[in-house]
Amino acid sequence: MVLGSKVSRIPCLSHFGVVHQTNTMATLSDSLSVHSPSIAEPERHRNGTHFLISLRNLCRSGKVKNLDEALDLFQGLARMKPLPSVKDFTLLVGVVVRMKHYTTAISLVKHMDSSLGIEPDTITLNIVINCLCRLKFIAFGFSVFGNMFKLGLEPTHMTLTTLINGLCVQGNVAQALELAYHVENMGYPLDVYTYGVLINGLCKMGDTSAALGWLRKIEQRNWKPNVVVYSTIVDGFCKDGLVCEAFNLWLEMRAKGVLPNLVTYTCLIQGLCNFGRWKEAGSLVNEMMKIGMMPDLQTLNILVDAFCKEGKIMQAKSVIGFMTLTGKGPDVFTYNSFIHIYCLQNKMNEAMKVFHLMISRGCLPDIVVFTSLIYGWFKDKNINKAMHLLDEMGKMGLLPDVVTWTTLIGGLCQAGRPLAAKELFFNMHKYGQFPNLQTCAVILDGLCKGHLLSEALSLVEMMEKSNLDLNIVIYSILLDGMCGAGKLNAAWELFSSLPAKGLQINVYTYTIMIKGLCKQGLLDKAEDLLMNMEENGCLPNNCTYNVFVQGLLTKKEIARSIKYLTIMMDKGFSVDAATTEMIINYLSTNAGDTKIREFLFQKR
DNA sequence: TTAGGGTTAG
Repeated sequence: MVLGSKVSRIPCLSHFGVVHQTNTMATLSDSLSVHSPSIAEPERHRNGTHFLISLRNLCRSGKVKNLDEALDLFQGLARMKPLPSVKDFTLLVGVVVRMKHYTTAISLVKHMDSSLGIEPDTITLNIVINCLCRLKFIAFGFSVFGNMFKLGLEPTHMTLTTLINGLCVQGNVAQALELAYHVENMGYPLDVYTYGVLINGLCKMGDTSAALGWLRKIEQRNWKPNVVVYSTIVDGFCKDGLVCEAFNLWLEMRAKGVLPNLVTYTCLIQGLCNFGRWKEAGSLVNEMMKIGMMPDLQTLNILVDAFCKEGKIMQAKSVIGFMTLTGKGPDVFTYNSFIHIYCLQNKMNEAMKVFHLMISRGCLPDIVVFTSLIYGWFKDKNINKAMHLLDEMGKMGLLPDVVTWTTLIGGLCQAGRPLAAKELFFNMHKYGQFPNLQTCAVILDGLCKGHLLSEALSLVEMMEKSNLDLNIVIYSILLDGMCGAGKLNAAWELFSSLPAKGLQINVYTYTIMIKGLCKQGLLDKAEDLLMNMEENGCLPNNCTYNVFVQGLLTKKEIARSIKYLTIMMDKGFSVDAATTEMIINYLSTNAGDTKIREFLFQKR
């Protein structure tokens, strides 16, 4: 790729709409063309040395405050005569990368190379590869890797670790593992960091047990796993709901002399909060504060969000009090936690109050906040308000992402307009957004619930033909649609074929089929399935029992209803509103039936 | 290595 008269080492991103760099470069070039004030040579040399020393200190201590300051420093470097070494430039680019300004970092390297004549070294190109991978331009990352050889630069194991990480970030962990094996066979020694990257990739795809296996491999090689590796797996266990396993690993790391840091604590606190284990989460917060580790805004936001999701608004507000006291936050994450819960609770006035409050306090709403509100207004059946916010969002220069599109599609389905939703689904690509599995699930459910089963079936057929890896959620939705339309035989056939597709039938799928069988009056078959699911290691939940009891009550199978209501009580499950209503209805028309009366009023 | 928005059964 030719850039001026020199061969650029960085592939062009403009094909992919990454144009921000051009603007950055225009500003930079303009500023750089201004002549520096004339200083006598020895004086300039002294000033230059002083500038370089202070720049290195600033970069290494992490004290560069923002992107503007980093760009000013870059201009300072570019003005020096003679120009500083590539190492100083690279140090500064590294700072920009830590601020997550990946496109700008790439632009800076490009400018060093093509305008200043500073040739990148291996470390500079490692940084560029990392930026390209983070921006999901992994193919370009590999092409920079290829260029390294042409330039006579030897890639290091860090180059390879960066590429392995790039594959993981893209969700391509299998290829990342393959590359890691290949790299090792080629004689590049991997280290704890490479294994850490693979462990992170495995955790992100939900395979925490495989990640744990790689931790053991680190130990077998007599390397010492670091706090990042442990924290990654602790987080993985927490996200899988395996908080006990997370705690065991936490104990293990401490026993092995690796001290948990703020991230490790934060992961565990979130794991505990997600399962309502408030007391233990509180103890952990106290413990960390006792050892002088103050929770940061991210940790506090996790607490706020968890409290909001539990409906504990007062406690959430008290965390905000703590934030104000310590001068951290609230920020857009904090406000969104409140907005989201108010939207879920149909308290749209409250949600809008928070929305206006954040704006009045100078905190700009982002796409997540707008999407929460659009979801809330649709849920409140106020399409006009939802559309108005979509407009407002556009005026702020925020483009809807795939989540916003999914929300709009779901909203139209809820509003009884599944065909309009289908239009959006098939046209969103024109706006640069492509449906993902969750979008497909939403439209499919809308079509099924809108009694458009044949449309739903052809959509699934289309999805099967494409490269989408359909999951159990998609098939569960379709099964529910088929059962709802009375196509029980076809549903049963599909249900039976799911294991052969490599799909794990879950409690939703079983419950949907039990409901379908009950609807057709096939109570014995439904009961068999209920038994069967336990044998298959999938435990029925509150909903499963309610669905089955409702089936029994519809057929006036009172003795069997009582049997299953008793089982539910013993297991600590509650009778939901629909089941209760059916019992009351039965009692009002069968006042003479003493069995269910005795059951309801027995002393327990 | 850690945080917020969209999916399936009652």
